[in-house]
Order: sequence, then structure tokens, then C-alpha cells
Amino acid sequence: MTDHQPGPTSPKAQLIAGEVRRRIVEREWQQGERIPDEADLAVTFGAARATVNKALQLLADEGLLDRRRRAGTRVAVNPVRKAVFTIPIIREQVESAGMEYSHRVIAQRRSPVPEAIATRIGLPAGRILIHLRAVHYGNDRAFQFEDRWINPDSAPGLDTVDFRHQNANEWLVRNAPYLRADIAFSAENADRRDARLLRVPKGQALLILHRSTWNDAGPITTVRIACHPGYVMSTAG
Amino acid sequence: MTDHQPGPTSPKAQLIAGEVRRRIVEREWQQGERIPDEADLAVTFGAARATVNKALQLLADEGLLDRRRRAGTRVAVNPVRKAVFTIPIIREQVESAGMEYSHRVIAQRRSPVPEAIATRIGLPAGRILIHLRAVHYGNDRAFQFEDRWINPDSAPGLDTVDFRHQNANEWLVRNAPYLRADIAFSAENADRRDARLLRVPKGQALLILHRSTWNDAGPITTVRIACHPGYVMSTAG
DNA sequence: TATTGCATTATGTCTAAACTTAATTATTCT
DNA sequence: AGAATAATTAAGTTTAGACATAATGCAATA
Repeated sequence: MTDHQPGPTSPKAQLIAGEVRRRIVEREWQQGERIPDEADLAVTFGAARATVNKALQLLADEGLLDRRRRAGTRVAVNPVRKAVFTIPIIREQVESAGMEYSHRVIAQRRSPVPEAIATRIGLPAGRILIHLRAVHYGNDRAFQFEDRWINPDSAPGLDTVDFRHQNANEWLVRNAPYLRADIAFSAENADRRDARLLRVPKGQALLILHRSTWNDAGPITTVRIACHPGYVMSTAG
Repeated sequence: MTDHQPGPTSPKAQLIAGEVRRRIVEREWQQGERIPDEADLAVTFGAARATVNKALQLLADEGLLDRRRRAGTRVAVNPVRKAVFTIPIIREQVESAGMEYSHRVIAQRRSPVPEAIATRIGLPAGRILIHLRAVHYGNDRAFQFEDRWINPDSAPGLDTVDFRHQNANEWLVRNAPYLRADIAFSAENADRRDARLLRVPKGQALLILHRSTWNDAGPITTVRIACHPGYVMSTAG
């Protein structure tokens, strides 16, 4: 088509998704109800079916629609609530807050991995990994304390890296991209070591982030990050 | 085309995404490096450009690629780490663990909203909202304590609902779909009330989840959920 | 009656071609 | 040289058409 309407300012698929979302929110299409099929909607909205498909996929990903072949598309009864968190790179986070970033390595040594950690990443207990402990600072205020185990087989040259001069996370991000990652949040009372390194009272509630990464050759690293009190992890809008 | 190859078992776009991912992970394409453009890749992979586009969009969403019009596609230097969490419906979570779900309303009254909460959801302080406090149990063990404020204007009939017989979250999910949601995790030491209701010692570290939702007419609800100790929120596979 | 097989249907995916838009590069003008 | 302008390029989006696939329901069969 060479001639067509003035042209919307945002992509058509987005507009369609927005309109469908509105109809759901305003109860024009009720929970569990079947909505018109893609071909019909394509006609109603004056778009190609592929465009409608894209819009509906979007809403299905959001958890607002349930779609099944042959059965059609219906409004989700229990909209799944998904939240996307962007795991910040500590340095960027500190610097974007206008503070100066620094970090200090508390310990770096080769050591047999404890059972609890070995099972978490699927390695036999007792394997020799690099054990690294470091604190990240913003303007000399402790921000995070990380306790990390690194698989020396996961990247060439890992054995000889001195993480005192080189942030472990950044080195790994650049030198050992991962295929799969697991992330978990929990809360713990600061133990003696957390308390000392983060300079908070023992027992202080801390947000704990556990992250493990793998590539096709096996586990790369697993880390427990203890965040300073008051740290909030929120859906970046 | 009526004749073509036996056909891959998984979608072509996925295969292409996988192959590109592999090339990045194996350093064939280095960080920051420009990769061939869509047209070239379409030829290499024997696919249409739209298919390659879909694959690359996928990887860009994952944070592995940076794409800009005209400038081309390059391997991300700092792969953004995104994590998708599925916020569980408490009842389902309890029941899927083989426990019996129940909940108890501690208080339900109309009350002027405190400043801190009003600003969080963008309402003038002092507005009269429904204030609800409830505990969720699994097999009589306290699971979560929720402290919720509900905007009575956000759904018809909200004024007359008795949440003793009707889980607030589920009622809202069904009767007041939201357009936008904010979710945040943090850690807090249990205060006296948390401790009493969750039956844990005062000071116990708790994972706290703050969630607020809005539709086009304004805020619907905001809630602070205190999870029992040991609760872990992880990227659900 | 229970089972198998087939037609139907709605979504899933792909293709080829076109047009749109943002950003870069080259060119022209001052 | 520097600024304004035009050309070019690569991604972004849409379209129309086709075929693939998974459910569903119906019909024929054992």
C-alpha cells in the first residue's frame, strides 16, 4: 500500500495491545472470556494478522491473556504477576548516585568448595575453586559485601587474575559470558562478619542476593551479596 | 514454498538466537564488536530477514546485544542482567507445597492514609482508604503478614466487601485489574507487630515486598508483605 | 462402548517485499 | 573551518500470503 492513514506515532502493535489491555481493564472483555480470534481482530483494527499476533503475544507474555492453539485466546483468570528486575552493576549504581566507587578484596584463595555451595551449582563437593571475598564502597561507605566462588575452568587465564585490581564481577562479565543465571533474594540477620565488613550492628536485617551463572561447560561462579541496610531492589520502570 | 527441508524441531528464530548466543559466548564475536547486519545473517542462516530480526530482538531483550538503527548491532559490553520473577499468589504457593491455606483478618477499617504511603502511590495525604491487615497461613504456620491500603474508588462495590471471607488479593485481581505495578524487595528487622503475627522473635530479618498497583483512574492498592523467615524469592524457571 | 482416525480451527511461524525512521556520512554552502 | 543539508544505511515495522502444529469434536470402526 502506498497510501495510508497519517501514521500513528507509536507502533501499531503497541496501539493494538494497548486497546486490548484497555478492554480487559474496563471489563468489556471479562475474565476467562474468549476474545475474537486474530483474523477478526485484524479486520477490526485494520491491521495484518501478524501485527495482531505480535500484540497478543505481548499481552500473553505479560500474563494478561491465555492463548492456546485451536482453543483460542481468553482473558487470564489469575493474571500472573511478573516483575522484571534489572540487576545493577554495582559500580554503575554507585557512580550514578554521584559517589566514588572503590572496592577492597578481603581474601582471595583457592579452596575446596563446601557442600552447600557445591550442590547449588552442581559440582562435586571438595572441588578446588577460587574463593573471593570483597567489599564494595561508595564514598567510603560500605555498599555490598560479596562472598564469591569462581570455577577456574570457566575461563582461560582466570587462575592468574588478581582481583585486587580488577572487579571480579566486571572481569567475569567481560571474560566469561553466561548462558544461564539463577538469582534469588532473601533476608538474613547480619552475622559477625557481615556486621564488621558493612559496619552495621550484628543482627541488622540485610537483603541477600544469591546469583549463580553457568555456560555450556558448567558452572562459572556463585556469589552471595549482602547489601547495606536500606537497600531496595525495585522494578526499574 | 511447498518443498523444504525436514524441518527443525524448534522454531527457526530460536535456533538462530541460539547460534548467535553461542558465537558470543565462545568469543567468536567479541564484546563491543559489530556483528553482520540482518540482511547478511539472513543469507548465512538461510532465513528471511524478519526471522533474523526476531532472533536478534530476543537477544537484545536479554541484554546480550545493543541495537541501534543505522549504527548496526553490536555485542553488549556490559550485558545487562535482567531477572524475571513470578510473584506467586500466596494461596497457590501454599497449596502447591501440600499445605492447607487459610487467612485471618486482623483489622479492616476506613482510615486516613499516612503521608509516607500517600506519596508512594500519589494521593494527597489524609485521604480515606480501606486499611486492611491480614495474616496468611499454611497448615497453621504463619506465612505472610500483609498490611494493605485500598482505594475504595478503584472498583465498584469495594466498600461493602468483607475481606474476612474473601482474600483481598484475589478479590482485587479479579475485580480491579491494574495497568501498572511497582514491586520492590527489601529487608527489615521484625518489629513488635511483625514478630507477634508471624510468631518469630523481634528483630528477625524478614524479606519485605512492597507492591502498588494503578489503573487509568489512579491508584488501586499498595501493600507491604512481610514474609516468614527463610522465604526465598527466586527466578522461577 | 471405547477407540481410532480425520476434518476443522485458531494460533504459531516463516517468507518476501515494502515502507519508516534514526543515525551516520558526505556534500554543499556560508 | 563550521554549519546546514542531503544521501545513505541498517534497524524497525507492517503486510499478505503460506504452511505447520496442536486441540477439539465428530464420525467411523472394532
